[in-house]
Amino acid sequence: MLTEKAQRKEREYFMRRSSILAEAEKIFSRKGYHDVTVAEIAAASGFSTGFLYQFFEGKEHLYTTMISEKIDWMYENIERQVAASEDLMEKISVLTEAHLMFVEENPDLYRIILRGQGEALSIMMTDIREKLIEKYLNHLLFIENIFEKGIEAGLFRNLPARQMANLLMHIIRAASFDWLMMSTDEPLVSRKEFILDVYLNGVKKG
Amino acid sequence: MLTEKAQRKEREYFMRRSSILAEAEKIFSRKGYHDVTVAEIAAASGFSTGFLYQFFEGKEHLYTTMISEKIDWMYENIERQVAASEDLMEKISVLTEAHLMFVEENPDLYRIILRGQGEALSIMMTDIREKLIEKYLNHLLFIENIFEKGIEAGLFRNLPARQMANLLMHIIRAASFDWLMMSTDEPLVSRKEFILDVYLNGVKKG
Amino acid sequence: MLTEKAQRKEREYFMRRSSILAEAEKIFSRKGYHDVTVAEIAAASGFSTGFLYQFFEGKEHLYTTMISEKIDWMYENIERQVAASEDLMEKISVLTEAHLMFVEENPDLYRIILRGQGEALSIMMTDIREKLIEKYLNHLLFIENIFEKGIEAGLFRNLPARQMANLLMHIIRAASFDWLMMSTDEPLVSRKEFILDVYLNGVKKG
Amino acid sequence: MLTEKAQRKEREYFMRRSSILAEAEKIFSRKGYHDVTVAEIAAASGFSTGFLYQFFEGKEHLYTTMISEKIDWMYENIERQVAASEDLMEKISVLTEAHLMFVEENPDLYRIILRGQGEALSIMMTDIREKLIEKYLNHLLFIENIFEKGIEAGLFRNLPARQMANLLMHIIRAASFDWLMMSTDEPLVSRKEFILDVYLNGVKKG
DNA sequence: GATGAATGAGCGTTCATTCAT
DNA sequence: GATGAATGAACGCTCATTCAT
Repeated sequence: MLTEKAQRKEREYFMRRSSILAEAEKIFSRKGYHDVTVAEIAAASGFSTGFLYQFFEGKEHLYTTMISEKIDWMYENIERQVAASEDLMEKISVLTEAHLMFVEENPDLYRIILRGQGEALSIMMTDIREKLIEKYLNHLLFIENIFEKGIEAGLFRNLPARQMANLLMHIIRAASFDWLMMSTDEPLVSRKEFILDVYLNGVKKG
Repeated sequence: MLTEKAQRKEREYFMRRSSILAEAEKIFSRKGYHDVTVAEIAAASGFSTGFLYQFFEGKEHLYTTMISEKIDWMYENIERQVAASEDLMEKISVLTEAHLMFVEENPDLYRIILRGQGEALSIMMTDIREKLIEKYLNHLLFIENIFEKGIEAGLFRNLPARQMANLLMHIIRAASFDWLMMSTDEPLVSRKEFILDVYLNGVKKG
Repeated sequence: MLTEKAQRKEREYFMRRSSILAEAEKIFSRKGYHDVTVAEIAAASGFSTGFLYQFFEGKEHLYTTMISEKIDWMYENIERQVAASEDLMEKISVLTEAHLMFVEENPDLYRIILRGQGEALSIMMTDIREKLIEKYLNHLLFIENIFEKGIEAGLFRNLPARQMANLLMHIIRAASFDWLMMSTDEPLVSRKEFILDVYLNGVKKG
Repeated sequence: MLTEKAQRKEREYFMRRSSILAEAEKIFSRKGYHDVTVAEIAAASGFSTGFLYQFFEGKEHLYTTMISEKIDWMYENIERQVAASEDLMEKISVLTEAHLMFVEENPDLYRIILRGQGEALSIMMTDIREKLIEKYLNHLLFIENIFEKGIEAGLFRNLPARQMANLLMHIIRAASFDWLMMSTDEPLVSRKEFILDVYLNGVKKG
């Protein structure tokens, strides 16, 4: 009885928290951090300003929490898909496609993630900065493992696995950045072939 | 007489404008956009706040102008060095090295440029957004030409030159981002070999 | 049956009210009025915030009620002790000692009382202001009587009894204020001798 | 030339500062500290809110500065008058009259001073608390000296001078408090005779 | 009865911008 | 031309109070 009520409460709490984060995501993605007011997010979430403070310590906490959780979600999403495939070369392909698909399906979110990474270059904001670095390094480790096995298996050249992983990541990110910036019609995933072709075979002839 | 006086005036105007932009660069690079006050920049420039409005429409205009001009300066710098070399393959090498050197020598400035590009993802800020895109496309065209000639010359595979250029750019930018973010000791230029190796030859064995 | 239940209810009501007032006293004495939140008092009392509004109209009402009742309690306490003594001169002595003892035993409470009296100087706050004045005038009347009898009995000079009473009160209060403000080690009651000596005999020689 | 302009500036600065303090005095005396808004003081002073921050660090600073400066002014005022008289017994009389006159002429101000002293009982507000204590102790020292000389001269009984001074102070303050609280018609100064009579000769007959 | 979730008015403070001098 | 004094809109956050359960 009591447990049931408490469960309902908790469920409600997390649903509300989620819907605030979802609205925040939309608004932050449109206007950046500083041009957004707490009142704006509250109104969009259908709550009073004061109520937001039941869920987050303040505007900055809301922002960093959102970015942090969404990045987790993105990496988990991608890693799950990659893990589902067996073949090493296919893993690379799935990784690329999953990432590009994610961007295509969550353009607003990815915009904030990219912006957040840019902001993390500020000397201030050390909190989010270190969190983001840590998360990224974890994801990198995941990919690094693939390359290490690929090198052992003779699939890849014997280059530093960490750097190979990092480079692939950045190429994917760069393609995503371009796509968001240019607002073209063609789907982002259509870049996959080119990206992988160059990444795997290089541009040099012969 | 009048012309001479007018010329002196104009010279003075641009010197002042430059020194404001130079101070703004230092301060913005340290603290981002929103944590900087106009008064701060004015004081550092040795002018009154009101006087800054003779040169720029406002804080945002000053910021975007600065980023815009600095990006011009960077691209000109790089393109000049590339143009000085004759061999196509060497041009690619010089392009990479010049860009990395620029970052290494102007880390604060490059930080703002990257941040500015991130901010330009906001759906608002269409002004700076379009300026930056245009500048980037110009630079891209410059590189594209190299690849086109390289393809004709049989140096590169027959891939879309525009995309080849774009990818190289992003790889370089990514390496720079990493270097700024991680604050490592090793010089950024030392990444050049790896970047070009992978870019030219790919990661796939055989 | 009904009466008994009603009585129990009433008893419970007053017990709860008292315990809220007791907690409020502790908290207000530590932090003043404005730095205390209703939630704080509710938590300390073991009730919900909403429940407090069953007993008091609001935060201000709770505060003024508390001060008001505590002053009643103090005056009753003192007057009871004074009434127990027969001799007029001894009554004055007991009055002084009882007041000083009260302060020494309830420093936090007395702090609020003094603070409340200061606040009552605001032109607003007419409610508490008039209550406090009335209470004080009642106590004054009680002391006035002693002096009137003392004058009749030839113990005191023929001065206005009301003013004599008032002056004694203020001297006691002043000594208490000093003692609270300076946080000295020596007991407040040790001031009694000096106070009464000067009050009764004056400072002028001969 | 330059000096003249600077002087005018400085004069203007202090005139404005004074007029802000004067308005603040009126408003704070009516409503206490917490019920007053900065906007209110600004409006009454004829300035914008932001402009007040050119003179004071914030609301609290404005408040404590005002109290602090006004107390200084009061003590200086009183001490000057006392110093002007030669005879020791007359000094006591002048001291009493000057203090009572001051209250009568500056009732609003004195209200705040009394309230401020009450607030200083809060465990917080240590800043103003210590300032006020120090100022009071200085004034006390000034009066103490009179009594010490008076004792040497055989005018006063051989009681602790510090305590004699303190007691007189408190009696004067108490009379002032009463007068402000009761809002009577009769002038406060008319209490002087009674106060001094009792203080000097005591209430005991014979 | 009792709760505590939800509200939203209200405040101190900052700072880009203007304009009288 | 140059100044910097003066403005006032705007924002994050708190907390007394209410009311659905």
